[in-house]
Amino acid sequence: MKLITRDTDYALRALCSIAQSKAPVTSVSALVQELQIPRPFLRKILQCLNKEGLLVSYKGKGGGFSLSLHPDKIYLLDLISIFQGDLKLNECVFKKQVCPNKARCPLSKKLALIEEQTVSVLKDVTVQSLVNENQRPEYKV
Amino acid sequence: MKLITRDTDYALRALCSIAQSKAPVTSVSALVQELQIPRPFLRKILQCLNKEGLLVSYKGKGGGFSLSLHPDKIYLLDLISIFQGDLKLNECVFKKQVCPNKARCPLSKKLALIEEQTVSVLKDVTVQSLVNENQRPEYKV
DNA sequence: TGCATATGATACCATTATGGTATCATTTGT
DNA sequence: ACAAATGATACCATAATGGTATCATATGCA
Repeated sequence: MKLITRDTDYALRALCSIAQSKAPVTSVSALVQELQIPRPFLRKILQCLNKEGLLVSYKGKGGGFSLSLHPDKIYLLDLISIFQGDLKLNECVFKKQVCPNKARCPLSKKLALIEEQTVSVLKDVTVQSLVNENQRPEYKV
Repeated sequence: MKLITRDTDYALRALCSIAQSKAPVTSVSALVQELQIPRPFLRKILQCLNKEGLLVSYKGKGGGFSLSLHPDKIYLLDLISIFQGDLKLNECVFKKQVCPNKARCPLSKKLALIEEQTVSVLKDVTVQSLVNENQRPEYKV
């Protein structure tokens, strides 16, 4: 049961790497070298982040990507939402139909609680918060 | 992202149904009727629960299943463990290898916390606790 | 101008997990 | 003996995951 899938994780790593880079743009090649992620897969992920407005891309020689938001504003929960869809733990297996087993329903309350707690723990995980651990000065406000 | 998959859910429903039944044994047919679960799939699930020691089975005419534990001792977490494997939310995508990105690791602490909270919420969900909602007297101690 | 170097778009693909089916063997009550 | 039940096991369809491959397009620079 994965809370965070591989593409979300790769996206997060890439964003952190770009955030930490001194260069104005970071190429896929640089990221592949640093993160050891399969190149075409990473490209797909970055293109997606670009479409979603988290990255700005520069084509052509010397091109690459840069963050379009401050790392403080790039939330893991948004990445999860982009790559995995909304975090929903409490969907009954009888979606459209009426659930035939009322006895089970108290479970949905528990699941809602778990979902709530999970979001609450994840909500302040940002690129910034992960990059901070390495004490890089660039983004100190 | 499903915390509880269909087989776990079906198993739980079936166990609750058996727990609530007045008869000494409950047949697959009876369960199928009540729960509207595809018969062969339910059979597979029940056979599994039998192997795992949660159900006792009786072959032949008039046969079926009965609980081998008090509903108080049948935990949802055990069902999850049986059908979905151990609840593990915090596995790094770089399993065998050394994780190349130390910056991400603070995440694993958060995931561990989420896992802990999740287990803590689920740990007292038993068949009994779900059946209780219907105020059936059979299992009042 | 032309070419190498970058991303954009898109289609395809392999593996695994999920959610089942199908079939035959075995046991047991009548 | 036979019907009614489970046991065991193999198979299968669909979707999600984790990618590849390819061609189009933009751009810096000699």
